[in-house]
Amino acid sequence: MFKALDPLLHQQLRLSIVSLLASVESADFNFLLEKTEATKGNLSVQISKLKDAGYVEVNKTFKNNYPLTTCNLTKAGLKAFEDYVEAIQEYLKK
Amino acid sequence: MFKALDPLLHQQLRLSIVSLLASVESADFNFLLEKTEATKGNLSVQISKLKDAGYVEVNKTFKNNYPLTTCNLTKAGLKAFEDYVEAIQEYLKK
DNA sequence: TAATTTGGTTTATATTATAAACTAGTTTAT
DNA sequence: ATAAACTAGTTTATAATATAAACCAAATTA
Repeated sequence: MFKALDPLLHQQLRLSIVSLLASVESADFNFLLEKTEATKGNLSVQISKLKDAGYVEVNKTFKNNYPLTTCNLTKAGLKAFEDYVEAIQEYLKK
Repeated sequence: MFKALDPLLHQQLRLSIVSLLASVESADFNFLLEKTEATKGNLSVQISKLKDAGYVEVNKTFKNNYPLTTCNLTKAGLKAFEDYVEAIQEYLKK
């Protein structure tokens, strides 16, 4: 009846992150922090989970002496997002 | 940026239940059980939560001597579902 | 009358989400 | 030069949630 929803994406903050990353080349930690209005701890944890799943790539560099974490969606992440979008549409029909 | 997703609806089984109830007058426990492929325990718990939230109405009767639990979406439940659908669309755009 | 089935509910456990506390370092003010 | 405040995160303790196994009451069947 209903297709299973990828539990990694079926969570508000992670879905926000992936949705944002789907529309940009890459985004840094603070960009995601502002857009999602999450706490830093929560954001950090969820980015890690997406990274562990191979959905996002995380790059740690320095900018103006400060650490800078940038993220981008992997091919697998984009595919997972697209699959999720297709799957959940079924649930949203009346 | 993103609207908050009603945590009660942002869960696969509960969303399935509400989605199913949105398209029928009412449905009994076994109908929901078959359509969702959930376990009885899980279905029971999630129906209770939707009931406690005022999203579904639960009616307990008897049919052929057996207990029969039928559910239907309340007005509030339908509204919540419609709001949820609208809210999550934003997340699904690339 | 004992076993099985129906139609569920309760509850123990596992998983997940979240924010508070922490780390490591930088900048600024004194 | 040093203390206070800030940047940019991570770790972790706690709370919340999801789930299936175990349970229950009654009906049916063998």
